[in-house]
Amino acid sequence: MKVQRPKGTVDILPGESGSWEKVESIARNFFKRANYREIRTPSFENYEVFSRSSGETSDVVSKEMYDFNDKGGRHIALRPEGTAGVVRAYVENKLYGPDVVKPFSVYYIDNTFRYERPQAGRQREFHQIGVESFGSDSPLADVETLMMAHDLLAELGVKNYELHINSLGNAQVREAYHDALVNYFTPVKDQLSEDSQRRLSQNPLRILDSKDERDKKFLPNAPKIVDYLDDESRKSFKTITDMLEQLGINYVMDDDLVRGLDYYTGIIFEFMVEDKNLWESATTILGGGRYNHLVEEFDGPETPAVGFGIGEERLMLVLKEQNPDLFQEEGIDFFITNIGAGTEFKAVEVARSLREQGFSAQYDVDQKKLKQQFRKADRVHATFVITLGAKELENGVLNIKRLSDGKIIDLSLEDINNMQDVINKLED
RNA sequence: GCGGAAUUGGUGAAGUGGUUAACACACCGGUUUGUGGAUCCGGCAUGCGUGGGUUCGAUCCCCACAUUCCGCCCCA
Repeated sequence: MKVQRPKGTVDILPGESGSWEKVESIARNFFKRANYREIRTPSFENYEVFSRSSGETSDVVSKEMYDFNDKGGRHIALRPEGTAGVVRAYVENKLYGPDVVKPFSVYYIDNTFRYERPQAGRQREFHQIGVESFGSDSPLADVETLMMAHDLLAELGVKNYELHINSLGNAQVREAYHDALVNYFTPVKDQLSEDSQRRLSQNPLRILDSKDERDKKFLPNAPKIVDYLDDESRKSFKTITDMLEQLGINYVMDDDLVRGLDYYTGIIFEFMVEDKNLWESATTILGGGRYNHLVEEFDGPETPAVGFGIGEERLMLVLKEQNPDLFQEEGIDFFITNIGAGTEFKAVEVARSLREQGFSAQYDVDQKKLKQQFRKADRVHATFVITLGAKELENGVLNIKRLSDGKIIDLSLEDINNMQDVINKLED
């Protein structure tokens, strides 16, 4: 049978999985220091969990959802984003209860699915690293989220990104602004691009970031969301941006920034990276915002919340260019070669002992010629080679060689039990 | 979902309507089964994405499909 992976999926092979491990462990460690704990939710949910939260007319729901009916006739969807499932779990497990410390803050590293045409940095199965924090409407919670996003990218080694922020305000603001946009664009509808004519009825906000020249000429005079913000949103937004400045976090006010999901209220933001080697135009690697009504939408109590998600594949593409250290192949500490009758089992024992001492060690299960064993040691980037020869072993002697410069010293069998001392001796 | 390009071994690739598909790297074996990264010698695609068709004959022409990449839509 000829086999092939499904379109839009990738195998992360051992040559690369180490880099993923490093990135994820940096993230986990980072979240731990901020006291965000991990949450793991199902890869699939009932279809409505996503359709209701993201919005029926959003692209994610209307054309990118990976959904199917299971054998019990349930309408299931693979998660297209991380937030909805976490909110569902928050409500279902009554994490809003008084015995849970607020804010309730979690992170996740999950696979995620969208049915789309694949491109570089866009797959049908991909991974998101995200955080969500429930229970606080304070601007400090927004700042916390933004600061974490910024500092995590910095710690990972992402360099040339730009933080774009905007505020969508509460539901009434969005509605008023929505109407203002419709009123503004409807008289000139015939002059808009086909895409924007469609957007006008489905999601007029999206017209704002159109790349079509026919639409662009109407944008400068289009209504601005800031003019529709209520006092409270305005004040909160100001507090947030003031703090960002004091924290030394650069940002760009972006009136045209709209996010693809309907559930956002208040601040929204994206970290965009521009790199001509990777993408024609600036690409978002991290996006997020405040969503104060999603918990209610799932029949939970009124609970403000804020979070962000990082596209891990895109992050990896950027890091490969900007922090190549993360992608260096790691070798092993010891390779044990052996030659002569009765030495092969000793090699097994020595490897076991070294591993117990915390070193990485390998021996040649194929028992090739000594020369081949050395070649293999090179290929696995061993730092040291220990050689067990039949003649020497009779006298309890063996030797160790440092591959970088060929330095060799003799050891006794007992030295194996304390290799750190041997290494120190070699370094002298 | 729409438009475009690509698809030859483990990798980078050359190539032609007709007997053995170039070259390079990598890999494997040998070069005194006891010490690697060098040299030299040898091996390494019955096969040119998959399935059809045209032809005496196709990797090379035609069609369909698949996958990848690029742009659009949208997004991570």
